[in-house]
Amino acid sequence: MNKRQLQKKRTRSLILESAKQCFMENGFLNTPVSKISSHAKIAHGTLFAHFPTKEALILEVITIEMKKIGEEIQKFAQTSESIEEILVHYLDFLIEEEQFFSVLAKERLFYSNELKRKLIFHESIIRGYFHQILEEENAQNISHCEDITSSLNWLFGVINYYFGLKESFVASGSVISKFKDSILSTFKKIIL
Amino acid sequence: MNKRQLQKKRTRSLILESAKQCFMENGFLNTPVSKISSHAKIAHGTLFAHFPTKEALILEVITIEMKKIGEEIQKFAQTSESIEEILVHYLDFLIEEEQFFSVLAKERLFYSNELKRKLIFHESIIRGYFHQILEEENAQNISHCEDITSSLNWLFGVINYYFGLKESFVASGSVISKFKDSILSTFKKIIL
Amino acid sequence: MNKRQLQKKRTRSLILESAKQCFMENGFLNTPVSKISSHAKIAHGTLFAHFPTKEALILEVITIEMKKIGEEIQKFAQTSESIEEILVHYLDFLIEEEQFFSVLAKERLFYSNELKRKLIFHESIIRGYFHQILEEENAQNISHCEDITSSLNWLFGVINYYFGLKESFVASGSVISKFKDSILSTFKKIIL
Amino acid sequence: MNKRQLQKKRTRSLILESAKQCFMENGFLNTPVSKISSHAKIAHGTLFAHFPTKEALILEVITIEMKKIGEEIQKFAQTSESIEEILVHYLDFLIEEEQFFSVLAKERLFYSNELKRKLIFHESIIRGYFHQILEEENAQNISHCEDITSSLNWLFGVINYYFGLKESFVASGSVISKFKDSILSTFKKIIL
DNA sequence: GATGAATGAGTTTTCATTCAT
DNA sequence: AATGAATGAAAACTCATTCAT
Repeated sequence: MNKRQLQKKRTRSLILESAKQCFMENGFLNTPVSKISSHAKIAHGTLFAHFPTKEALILEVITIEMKKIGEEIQKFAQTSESIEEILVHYLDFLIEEEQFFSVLAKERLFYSNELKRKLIFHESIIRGYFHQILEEENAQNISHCEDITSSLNWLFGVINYYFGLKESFVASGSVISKFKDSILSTFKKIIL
Repeated sequence: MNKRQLQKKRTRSLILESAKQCFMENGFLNTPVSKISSHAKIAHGTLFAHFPTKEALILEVITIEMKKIGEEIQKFAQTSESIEEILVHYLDFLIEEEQFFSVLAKERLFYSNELKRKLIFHESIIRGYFHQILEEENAQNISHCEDITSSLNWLFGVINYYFGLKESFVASGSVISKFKDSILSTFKKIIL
Repeated sequence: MNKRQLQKKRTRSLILESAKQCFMENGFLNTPVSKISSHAKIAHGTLFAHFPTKEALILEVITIEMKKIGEEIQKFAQTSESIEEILVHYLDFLIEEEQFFSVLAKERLFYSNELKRKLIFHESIIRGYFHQILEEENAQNISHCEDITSSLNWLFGVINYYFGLKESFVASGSVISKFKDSILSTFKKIIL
Repeated sequence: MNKRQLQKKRTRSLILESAKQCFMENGFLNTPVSKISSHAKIAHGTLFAHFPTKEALILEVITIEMKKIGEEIQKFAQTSESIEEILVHYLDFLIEEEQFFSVLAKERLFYSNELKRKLIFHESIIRGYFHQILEEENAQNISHCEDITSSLNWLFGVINYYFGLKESFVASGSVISKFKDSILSTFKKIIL
């Protein structure tokens, strides 16, 4: 990669980082692109040279995060851990990136259908791993979850609920961390 | 109440009804106040004579709906019904007003902290009824729910989840209706 | 009409006048709406309260001018004047408003189809008067114009040509004035 | 010419061809230079290495076309044909390149004075040929055109008029083709 | 109390041009 | 000579809120 391509990549990364920062602080909708460009110390137009629309930028930021979490889960899923262990890892990852996912939970439902669809696609990959493991555990009689899809709706439902109302549940720090044990034990009740 | 006060009250009601209609169609954020006032066939400024800000109007619309549902629940709670029966009633009410609550679920988390806080306050009243009944059933050994608050988070979590992704779950008609049985049976697992 | 309606009408007129001024100076496309509003000493948004889009404003400005000229022609057409006299009046009117029609001739073809269509509609009214008189003169054997439509295309063609290249033909003053006699005599050749 | 100069010339031609293509499709103003460069498969900046501004490029594209038509006319003019024959050739040439000239007619008047002036210069060469032949025919008593310049204004006027309103006159195909006979016969009336 | 005209800050996107590589 | 990333001014339109009537 020559100097130029390198520089371009660096600018792109810079934009993505700045965008993530700004989004976490003010949300997707309340962040004007001008704030992102000034935060990244680049020209306004430069941002649009890298991302055709604001929505494309948002999508990319989200995609990166979702991919990261997807890979994380996959890694653990391959080492044939139990559903509980996987869930622990998943929650730990969310705790690390809680600021981001909390914003995402708050605004995801509000955006364009295009974005919502892609978001659901990324989520479905993660759900897939849980689904698969749950099926296996069912087969091995470790769990007895009749309606896996429905059970996962409950799981993602609470997580979103906690994220969305984060500020009501904790003054500072992580909500997921606070309710981690509760989430684990209740989910066990559901799937057993 | 004199004629003037009566007129004022009537206008206020008119605004609130129109607002609810418009919000259900286009969401809170995507409804300009001008649309509400034209729908109510009143002057633009009149709306601000009744509600200082758009947010105040939103809050009032939501409050009314929450109160209605609160009263509904209270009525059933007083007739000493079981938690399951109460939940059935609650879900039935939501099904009736699903359009509204679905919009609310999508956008509630996006608004100002002020609004969010008041929203939570109203929700907590409803939660209160569930909490109380659950405590009683615990006392009577009907249920064995160790962490009631947490359990209710799961319940409200899924409901919000279904509302928020309504369009992904059903092409038309009610999501809650579709998942009612599943919600009931899973909630039983959680509280037993 | 009460004070308010009067004020509104005044503002509207103010915008239309300012717009015409600005358009004449810089053309339709090169005039930002912000320039019009500042020229009219009103807020930017006020303009959009009166005209939903810039194009609607342009259309209105043009419509007014076309109507004026249409009425002018009609007035003379009704007094059963000859085609030559009517044409003289038409050209005189154009001379008076030459700055405006010169800009119009330059940019009319460039705009949206919507606008172009409406422009053609207005023009067709004016053409209609000429057409009618020419038919009558044909009937009376005063003129012998076989293809009236085509002849009018030539007439409007030169006029547009002179307007469009105004600056090339005259350093200052009116082009139409300069070529008036020539236009009249050549048109006679065409229709006889 | 060394290799480098040759390459440069080739790139220049490539740009000019691409530009003409793009301009014909979308007009001068609505064609971003980026579209031209991507169409020519060269870098954005390369274009500016050949033409200092977009306007310079436009001018060059137009100049080439005007020269072509100028040479065409000259060729016929030299074989001492009649004005009618020359005009037929001219119209035939326009029919061939109607797409281009139609765009030109629509937008030429809109551009900078600089461009307009140069355009007029090129046009005047073409006019020159017509002028000359008309003078000769006058001398030979074949035509009796008192004001040649003015007559040519009418001629170029209608042609521009037809080009500009092409879409109003024909659904598809050539306008000039449609009105060719009418143009010829009327022009004869003017010059006789 | 009701009206509705006026406000103006705020937002996304485009694109000709520059210049370091 | 060619490249293409970066620039930033410009432009149309929205809408919650105000205030004179």
